[in-house]
Amino acid sequence: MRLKQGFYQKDAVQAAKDLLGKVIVRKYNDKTIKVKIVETEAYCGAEDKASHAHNNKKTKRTAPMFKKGGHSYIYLIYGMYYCLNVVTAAENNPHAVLIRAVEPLKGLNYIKENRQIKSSKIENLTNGPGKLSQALKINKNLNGCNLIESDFLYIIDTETEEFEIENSPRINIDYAEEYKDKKWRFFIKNNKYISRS
DNA sequence: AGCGTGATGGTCT
DNA sequence: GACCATCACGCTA
Repeated sequence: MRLKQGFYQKDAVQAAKDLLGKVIVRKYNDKTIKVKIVETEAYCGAEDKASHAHNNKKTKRTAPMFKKGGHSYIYLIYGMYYCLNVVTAAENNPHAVLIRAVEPLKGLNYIKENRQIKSSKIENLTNGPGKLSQALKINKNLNGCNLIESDFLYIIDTETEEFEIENSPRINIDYAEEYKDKKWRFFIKNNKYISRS
């Protein structure tokens, strides 16, 4: 079942927890890749100093964060890598969940094709935000797309095993002052595809 | 396992 | 011109 509009109409912290275990579906050129979300981070509205949309800063870049929950927000980082975020909450309330790591479920051959690395460890294919975007062929073309309607990128709910959720401070946001200690990173306990322990 | 380094570009001041 | 929600590799051990 594809997640519906209602699923995304909540604050990013709640959505970050709820998205764990859900499955991202990516289709291109008649190829289908499915991956399970195992690690997320919440970026939480205008007051969050770690967020690109802090103080409601709306620019060409951050505009998708102000859309209604259920859209994508994709940006370039360090000149080389894309990061995939899921926009949540209401229109003009800039909440988003960064997808930090996923576990391959289907289309592993395509994932390997998209990621040319020497390491033969499967974990290294998708255990980081830049890595998983490369693995799923995610780029600026998919920025701002509607996850409820798109045929190329969306999220589904499936039967999953029980899991425990662990949390920690978010990664690489030293600039965020008192917000850098907020434990808004969530991941599935003992999952080997998380980006770091 | 840990450190150092280089690759690379859009965005905002 | 500084900053980045990163990664891979090669070097030490």
